[in-house]
Amino acid sequence: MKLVFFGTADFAVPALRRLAPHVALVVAQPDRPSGRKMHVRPSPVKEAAAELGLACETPERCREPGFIERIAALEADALVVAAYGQIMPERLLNVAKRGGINLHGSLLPKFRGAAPIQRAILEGETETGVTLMQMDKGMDTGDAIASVATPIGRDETAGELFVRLAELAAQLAEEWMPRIVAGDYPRVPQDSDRATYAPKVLKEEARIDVTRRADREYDRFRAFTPSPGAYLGTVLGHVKVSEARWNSADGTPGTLLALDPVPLLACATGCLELRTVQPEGKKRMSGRDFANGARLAKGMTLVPHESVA
RNA sequence: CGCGGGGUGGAGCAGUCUGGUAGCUCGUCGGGCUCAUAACCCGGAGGUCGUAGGUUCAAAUCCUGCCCCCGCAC
Repeated sequence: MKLVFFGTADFAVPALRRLAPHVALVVAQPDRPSGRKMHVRPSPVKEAAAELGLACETPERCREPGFIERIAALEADALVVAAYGQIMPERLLNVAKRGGINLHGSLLPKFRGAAPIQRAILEGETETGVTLMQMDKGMDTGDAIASVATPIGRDETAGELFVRLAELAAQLAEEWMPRIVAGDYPRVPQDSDRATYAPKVLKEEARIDVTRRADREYDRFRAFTPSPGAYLGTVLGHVKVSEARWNSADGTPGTLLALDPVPLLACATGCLELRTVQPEGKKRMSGRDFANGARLAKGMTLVPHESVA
């Protein structure tokens, strides 16, 4: 079995590790300057490839003919793709005997697109999963080969779910790739009528809206934790919420119902326990420390919602 | 040189502009009150104010270099 592995983000790493013995080449997105000093940091997949002693290419555009020719020359059995981040043209998929096999973080046809895991939590889903599929030219529209479902925990965050799904995806890939390469596998067309889309999340979506139900905003908190981080537009500037819980206590939206032992921020119905928080420019701290240092008072409006900036 | 905030007892902060007694909330230790408590009262311990120099009678505070942490943007 000879595979070419396309991936960039953390989600792909467990699968890469499991398939490593069969991987002839790893392809990842180019390292881009990022972070405070705009330093170049290797992507998780590139780093893992180095650790595993695998060759790694990082083409600026995977659709370039020269690159496609090089992949074709490898005469691979299949291209395994997970969280790669670039659209792969049919011409590229076709250079491997079994084409492109994608690991997607949802139960297709639901949540096609870039952010299936975050969207599933944001929508309040109680179950999701991973789908192994035959890639075609569409966006996550190819035939399903296998999938595995898993419940979403009531307090589970996207970060936690990411880790679990990445592991499930790795297991699925390890189990199925030999059969796929052998040509012995089912292909079930997706029911496009039931398809939903999970576009990349926008920063603004991570802002908690105290005028909505607390249970819905708790979903938002979970969907954007730890990355990019759900935040509150408070009277003291943006405050990222790192750890929270839903609580049934009611009050005027945006006000603090209590401070001890943990600040309770009222929403439209119910409230959020602000367990760990990170004000702009500060380190993460317990909600209690935040209350102490910022001199919060019970009953005050922490998150104004009429004149939000 | 992308923009910006910050390093002050164990934690989170104020004090810096307008140099001159180390402050607040919490924790901790001891004592008290209470059927009881994350409550309340009393008392105590604990700080080379990131670091190296400079200015000054005097520096957390003014000047200069360096180290470290963080938010935004990417």
